[in-house]
Amino acid sequence: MARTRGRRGTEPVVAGELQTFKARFFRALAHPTRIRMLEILVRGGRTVQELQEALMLDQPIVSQQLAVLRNQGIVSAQKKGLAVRYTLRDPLVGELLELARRIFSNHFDNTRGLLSELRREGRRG
Amino acid sequence: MARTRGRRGTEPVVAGELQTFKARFFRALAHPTRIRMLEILVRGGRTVQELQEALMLDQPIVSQQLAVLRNQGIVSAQKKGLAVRYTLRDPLVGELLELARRIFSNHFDNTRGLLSELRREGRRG
DNA sequence: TGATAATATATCAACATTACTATATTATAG
DNA sequence: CTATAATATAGTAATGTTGATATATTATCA
Repeated sequence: MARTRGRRGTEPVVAGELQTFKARFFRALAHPTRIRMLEILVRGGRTVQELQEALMLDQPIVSQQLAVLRNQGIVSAQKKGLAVRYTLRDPLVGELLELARRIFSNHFDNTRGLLSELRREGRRG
Repeated sequence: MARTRGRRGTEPVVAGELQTFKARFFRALAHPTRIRMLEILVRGGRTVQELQEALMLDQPIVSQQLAVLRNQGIVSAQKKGLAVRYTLRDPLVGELLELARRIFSNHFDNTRGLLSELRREGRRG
């Protein structure tokens, strides 16, 4: 028995604080919409409206997902009049996404049509 | 109204297949125990028992978390008699964790004692 | 001031994840 | 075969996440 009894739920008792932070960071990336957002923001800041149009999503959804990224310090928000412009806080996040892309590319290396889509993504910047 | 009505739940309707795969990958990393496992596996394959001892967790927990990583193709399992040895499928996952570490290092750059822990991690291999 | 535009947040139901326990599977040894 | 060891999985209750809707906040303009 290596852990406290009588517990339930989703977050471990032990497992260093640091890994918990890392896990929260990855969890913030763990959503298709947020990944799409980041892939756009890598190319430069965008207002909520611009993201909303690019993603074809309702406004509250966009704000909610941006809030997740904001709470993890992945993006930051600057008010510009009525609009709010979001930007990546660290360009390394872009590298992270690119590295993840390479991992998929390896993994799916001869699987389905997903490969061709990955390749296409790789060619454009 | 940019999306189908009458839906509920957790996965978006639109958002390309590819981003969904990427999200699943990140979700597999999004747990403190699994991160600790990967940080060990980066240094070489381990049996379930070895991981269990290193992490001080009950056996079913270890197997469950390994199953999550296995289902995403992040690790693979080889039977060796009674034991099962798990290994990283792609060394790039190690690079991904290291890149994530650098992002935290930037982010927490003058925050709490977490920073010193990150620095220490960075020094050893 | 009031009206409007852009964004944010609260609430809630559907669904997903998790730790725990008990049990199943698989392989080896006797 | 039976017993045992190592690992995997099923079931379940607690908790977390999400999309939709409604409403709140904030800034601009008339």
